[in-house]
Formats: sequence, C-alpha cells, structure tokens
Amino acid sequence: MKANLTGHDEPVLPADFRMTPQRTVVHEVVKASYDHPTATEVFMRAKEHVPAISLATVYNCLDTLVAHGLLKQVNLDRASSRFCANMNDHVHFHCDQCGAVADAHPISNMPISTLWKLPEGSRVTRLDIAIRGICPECVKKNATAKPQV
Amino acid sequence: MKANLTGHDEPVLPADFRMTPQRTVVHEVVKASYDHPTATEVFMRAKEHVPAISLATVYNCLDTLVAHGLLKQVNLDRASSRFCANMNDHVHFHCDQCGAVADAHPISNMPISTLWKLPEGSRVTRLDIAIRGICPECVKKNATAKPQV
DNA sequence: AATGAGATCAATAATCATTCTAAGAAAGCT
DNA sequence: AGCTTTCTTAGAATGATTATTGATCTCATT
Repeated sequence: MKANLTGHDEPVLPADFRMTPQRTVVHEVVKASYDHPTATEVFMRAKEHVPAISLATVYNCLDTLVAHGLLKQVNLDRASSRFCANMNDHVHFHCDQCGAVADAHPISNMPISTLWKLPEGSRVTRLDIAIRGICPECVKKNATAKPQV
Repeated sequence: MKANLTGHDEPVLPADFRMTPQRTVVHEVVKASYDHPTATEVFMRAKEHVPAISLATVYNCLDTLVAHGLLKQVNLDRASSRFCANMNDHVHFHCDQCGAVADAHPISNMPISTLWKLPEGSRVTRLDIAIRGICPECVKKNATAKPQV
C-alpha cells in the first residue's frame, strides 16, 4: 500500500481511472492541507507545482477524485465547497466567526433511524452533518477582547 | 396568539421589525408551501398576490424573516437555498432522485456531545443535518419501473 | 399637519462559484 | 502508425445571490 500523509488506506481504483499528473497534484495538495481548502485555494496551491494548471481542471480533478472516493466534498451553507482527504467517518465543525472547518469524529454509532423519524419506506444513502458554532480559538479571543458587558 | 397554518407559536418580534405587506406575503407564501420552495419559487408565488414585487425584495424579505426567526433556511449542497416555516426542531430528508425535501423530526434528544467528539472548548450554536437518500415515492417508482437486473 | 431620521423597496448592475464548450494534447488499443 | 477515448485548457456562459442607489414609507417629534 502506498504511504500517505493521513495514514488512510487508498481505495481500489477502477481500471478506467487515469491518475494524470494534474489529478495527482490536486490529490496531494488536498492531502497535505488540513484546512479544508476550497477549489480556488486548491488551484492556487496546485499552481506552485504545475503552473500551467487551470481552475477548470482543478474543478474536474476534484469532481473525479470525489467520485472515485479519494476525497470528500464538504458543503457548508452556500459558501464555496471545501475538500477533505480524511475518508474516515466524520462530520464537520464550522466556526461562524473565523470560518475555520474542523473534523469531528463520531463517538457512538447510533443508527440514523433511532435519532430521526424518516419518511416511511425511504432509503438513506448519505448523511451530511455540519455543526456550527464558535471554535476554541475564537471563544478564547472573545473572552480576552471584550469581557462581558 | 395569531392563528397560523402550521400551528407553531409566532416568535416575539423586536420593536424595530416592520411587518410590511411584502414581508407578510413572503411569509404567508412559505407558510402555505409544504415543498420547501426556493427564493425564485417564493417570488413566483408571491407575484400572484403582489404582482409588482421584485426578486430582490423576495431575497431581502426572506433574509429578514430568517434573521428574526420566522423562517428557516435550508441549504443542500450547492443548490438554491430553500425555505421552511416549520420552526420546530427538525432535520431535512432530501431525495437524490426527485429533489423533494421532507421534514424529519427527532425521536430522541441525544446531546450532540454524546454523538461526536467536538473541538475542546468550542461552543455549538446550530446543527445542520441533511439526510440524503431515495424518498418512498421514488423507491416505489424504481421497483415497478425497472425490476432488479 | 409638517419634519427629519431611519428603514424598506425595487431595479439594475455586479459578484462569485461553478459548469459548459470547443479544440488541442495525451494515453490506450489494434 | 492510426484510431478512439479521455483529459486539459481557456474562455464563455449560467445561475444564485449580493451590492448599489435613489425613491418611498413609517414613526416619533415638532
């Protein structure tokens, strides 16, 4: 198995998937980023390695990598999509103040059906969970900057 | 208390909030809609009552109503935001096939912190949960249309 | 009733993320 | 090598939303 920064297993890829230089760079950029970069951020970082790469290619590569299970796409409200190379089961914590996105890992494995009453006869394929709040850094910043009025 | 279609309590509004005719229409349109309409859909429905209303005004009204807790905004991936007059605690079930959005109400009241390990010292303000899958209608449609290959 | 401050409205333009299009480049198959 | 398919690229296009700006409305005070 190929070594990688995150320590996750690489999924088995179908034969028709070509790991082109552009896709490799896009994948490596996201794997080396711990801040859930947007497509534009990935584009800027990828350019340092492949200056000729275009934003459209970055979008194409991200789509392909997500479709093949090498990356996760994170959508928060209507802001730009963000990308994440952590393929373990997790949700995202989003700071309303600084916009930072952090991973939050599950503690228990409660099935969805025990938490919410789903439409009778529906089939669940995916769960998108975003926890919004104030991150520890901003909580601290607020406490020192403007004490309770 | 004012009677309304959904049977929920109307929140107490701050003095600086003006319930203008446009805001009233936008609010009533969403309250009378059970399909989580988009801003454009609200615009089209509101036009039947106030033909002169503009899309920009609908956006402004929706923003204000959401900010004052009279409506909920539902964001699913990068599609248009949808709006919802059900102010009870609930999450959304989104059908990948027909795009329908249905409410799903909580069964248990597990605190978030028992389900996911949040960043130490963070403060949670909101939980955005979208359950994706196939709705009962589409499951049925698929079964009759194309039996297992 | 007139005034003035502040909020709201509507039309238009602008922005922003993303997708589409078309043409050339690269890779894989025969 | 020749053919086919897939990728990449630049630029145009799309679609949702936001910003701007001047007109209009509302309300508390004169």
